[in-house]
Amino acid sequence: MSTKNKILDAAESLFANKGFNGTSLREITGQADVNLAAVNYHFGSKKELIKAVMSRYMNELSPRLEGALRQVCEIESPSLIDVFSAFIDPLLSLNKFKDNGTSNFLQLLGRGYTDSQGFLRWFLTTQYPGVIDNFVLAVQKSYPELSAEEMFWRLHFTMGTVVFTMSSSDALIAIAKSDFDRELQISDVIRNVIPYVAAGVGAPMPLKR
Amino acid sequence: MSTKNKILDAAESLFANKGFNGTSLREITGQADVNLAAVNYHFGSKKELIKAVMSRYMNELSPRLEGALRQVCEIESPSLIDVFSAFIDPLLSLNKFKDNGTSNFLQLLGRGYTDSQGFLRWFLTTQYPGVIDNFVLAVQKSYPELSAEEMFWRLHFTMGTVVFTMSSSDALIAIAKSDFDRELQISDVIRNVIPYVAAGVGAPMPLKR
DNA sequence: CGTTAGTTTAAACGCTTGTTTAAACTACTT
DNA sequence: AAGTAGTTTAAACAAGCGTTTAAACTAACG
Repeated sequence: MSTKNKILDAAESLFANKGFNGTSLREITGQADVNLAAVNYHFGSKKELIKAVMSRYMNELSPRLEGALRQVCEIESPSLIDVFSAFIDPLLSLNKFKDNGTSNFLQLLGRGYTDSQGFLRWFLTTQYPGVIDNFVLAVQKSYPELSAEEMFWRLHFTMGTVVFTMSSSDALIAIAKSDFDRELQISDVIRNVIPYVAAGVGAPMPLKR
Repeated sequence: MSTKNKILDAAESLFANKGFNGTSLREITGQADVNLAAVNYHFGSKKELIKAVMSRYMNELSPRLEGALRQVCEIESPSLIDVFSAFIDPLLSLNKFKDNGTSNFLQLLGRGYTDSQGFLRWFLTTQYPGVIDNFVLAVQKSYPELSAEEMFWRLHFTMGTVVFTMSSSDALIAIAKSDFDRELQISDVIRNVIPYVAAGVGAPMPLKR
């Protein structure tokens, strides 16, 4: 395994578990069994390393996700459950791509929205706009009465639900184990959240005041 | 204004905007116009300062919130909209208690769940269990078919929606202004999120697989 | 074999972090 | 007026941070 990949792997799991700010380059290179200076040699800086970790996943995920969402748009009259279920397979495919891939990626996404004052949010929305566009199209097709303004709000609420849930999914899984004696996986968390966000986005249009 | 309160005020706004890890004691004491050592003298450590910032809000909020939720339980058959609407007044009352209080508090709550590996979650759930208990009771009364396990998940999803939305409420309000020419307040955001979370929590129980 | 480009290494850099120290200052009591 | 408890202050502390340097190593090519 190349030094570059050893760094990426170690950085990924540490970033996911402790956040970007909370993880030092010395922890990363220590876990990767690699010299400290290797990060700056191969990636230039810590910030570029963060981007590289995210890009590795996004390049794998975004074509699959766009494809799945386009497929939903071809259904006669898709439900919102259909729309959100389109995320399942692409997300779970990250587990074949890498051990704990799905979980790590979703946690990283959550970190990216709260750590680092949103520079990662900017990076993702500008580098991978196709995902969002196809998602909006799919929601419009399954709930045409939803106004653009209401859509805007509900998609942000949904983003919040998913990102927040996934960034603390480890803790949630642990609680589910101790309180309900359930051995859950990240895939169970994904399946659990779908009815919730589908119902939220599908809520009736509120009456104008 | 006492040194202690100057520190609390500065820490609160910096923590809300940059996170706990992302804010140094020197930034705090600088903004508070107070000597660096004053933090350790008055609070003992940075960790204790974080707790103190949160406690100041929780002590103000939790009795009002518990009262409002208990009132909901006395309604004949409360809707989930009733339950979540019970949060509006207590949360907005934080704005009278302190400038930007509502917004700061909700952002801090979000930080507490992602920064610092969840020690703040532990702190809040153990120190202020009454809020959660009354909230669960109210939801149970308005949706008795919801199992305890499903309730656990949906309440966490709701927490995510609210916390994430509020922590980025400034950005959302700005976008609503530029895209839809709407002049919104934090109270409008709160009212906007209520139908979403009410529908999410009220989603039909999924079929067992 | 010698050269060269690419990579790894140990050490140090300058800077920031949270915390501690001991002296200075303040205000109230005896 | 002297003493004392509480508070504020400047300075230093040890530790950790991201980054840089220059020397050592590796492997392939002419």
